[in-house]
Amino acid sequence: MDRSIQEIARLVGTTSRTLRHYDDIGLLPPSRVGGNGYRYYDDDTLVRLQRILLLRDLGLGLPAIADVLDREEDAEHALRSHLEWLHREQDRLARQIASVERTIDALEGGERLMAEQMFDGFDHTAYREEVEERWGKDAYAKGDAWWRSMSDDEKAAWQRRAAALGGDWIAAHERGIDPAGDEAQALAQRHFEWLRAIPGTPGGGEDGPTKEYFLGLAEMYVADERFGANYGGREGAEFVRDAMTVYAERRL
Amino acid sequence: MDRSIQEIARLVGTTSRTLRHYDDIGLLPPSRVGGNGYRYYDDDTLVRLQRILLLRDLGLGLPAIADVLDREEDAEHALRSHLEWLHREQDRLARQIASVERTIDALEGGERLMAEQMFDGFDHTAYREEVEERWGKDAYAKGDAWWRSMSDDEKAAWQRRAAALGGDWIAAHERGIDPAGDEAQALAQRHFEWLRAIPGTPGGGEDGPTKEYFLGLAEMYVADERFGANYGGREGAEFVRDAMTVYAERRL
DNA sequence: CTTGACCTTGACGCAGCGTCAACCTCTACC
DNA sequence: GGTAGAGGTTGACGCTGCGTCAAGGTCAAG
Repeated sequence: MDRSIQEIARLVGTTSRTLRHYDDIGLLPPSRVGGNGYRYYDDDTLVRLQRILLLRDLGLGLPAIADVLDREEDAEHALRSHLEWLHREQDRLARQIASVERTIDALEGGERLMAEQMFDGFDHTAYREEVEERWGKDAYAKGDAWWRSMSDDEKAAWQRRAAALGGDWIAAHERGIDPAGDEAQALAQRHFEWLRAIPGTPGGGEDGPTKEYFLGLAEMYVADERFGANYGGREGAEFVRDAMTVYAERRL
Repeated sequence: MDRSIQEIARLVGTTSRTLRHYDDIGLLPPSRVGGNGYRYYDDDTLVRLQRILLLRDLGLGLPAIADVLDREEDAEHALRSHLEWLHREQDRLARQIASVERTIDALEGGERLMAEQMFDGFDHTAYREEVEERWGKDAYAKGDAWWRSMSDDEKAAWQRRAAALGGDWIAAHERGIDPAGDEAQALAQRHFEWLRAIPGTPGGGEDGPTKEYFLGLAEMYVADERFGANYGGREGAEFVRDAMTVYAERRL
């Protein structure tokens, strides 16, 4: 009872191209091949095909399917590890959804991405990697833990402080003062003191941030618009960076 | 202020290969190309790169990113349609997970009616009165009709999904993570998505449950031990409630 | 014998780069 | 000024699972 490739395809709801592909990779050779090259399938191959499609619908890859079917590789085990995969994917998607929604909120909120994004954003920018790479794995973790450890009131206070500092930077920039001048340097000093309060910063605590960290941060303000937004956008951030750079060169 | 390709790559935590790819497809041409063919990048291109990577992390494809950046194609709109994508993907994954679990159960000869007891749809049994009292007569009726409309297989799948979610909550709690942290919040997100699938929930359907409903449910898990049992008892339920509360405050 | 449906074997395309390969270029040190 | 080593360049293949032509044989029916 051999059937042609099209018959089989229609029977199980797939295409002949797929069947030829499965033949090509050795997953499902036809039961017989005519002298003309035509592929023919009997009931056994049909059963095998149905198993293949079942596993495929579960999301398994073709090599994994081959393992399960051919080597009688414990199907349950294969499915369990596949299940972990699916769960991780789902979590990843959930996090992405959260990020996208947050970004949309920020977009429609415009300026509202101020302080909240300021630190929360650390999670999602590539700077996390940079922070970890440059100043060690625990630098990020410490900062993060510190932030999470605060009460809502403390967080709010911190954000107000950050907003005030940002506002003063913006005002200074708008007055067109010299980044290397006294006023701007006084702001840079405040910025330094402010950072000193974060336990996670490299060189944080009594001594305050290191020169490298301080300079890296300054660049970050320019490079990342979400940070830059705290200082009046691109040009404001450049002003802050310039002032911070001068400060770092003179004092750190 | 030009930097080499490697410097830029390290700065943002990617590879030079990626940058050359972005150049190839016209997504991010270098600001300058030396006579030797070397690519150099200035601050502006760095900013653009940051944006690219941000959008990429949100899951957008490179062409979509180009649209957003170049044609000033309304970023919010792009993100919203991307969000729909993500939701559909999540649903697909949820269904696959349910199928895989069902298959595993079938494999181990599982004839567990425990699942039936595990979660009989929360609008059932004794909750009828409370549901009606809080969210109106038809809330219960809708949920009930929805539940009855499902086939046995669908019911079983639903219960397994509930069981999986409960298991993940328990595992998360046992690992001692922060209810406000990313992982717990990702679970809360899943919980939200899961509820969204129930037509009877106030605010159910596209928008998902309302904040009030979500918070009320969270409290119910703690207050009623029959619910709490799904999340590892009293303490587990408190963990779930805390995470859900944080989620609701932040997102709903 | 012609027509049309069905079959065959290539081979490119897609998404986003990783990973050689073969070959310049710049910097530093002796 | 020679040499090593780090870093740069342009190809080009690989991966997943087929969709989609392209060019050309085969078979049943009229």
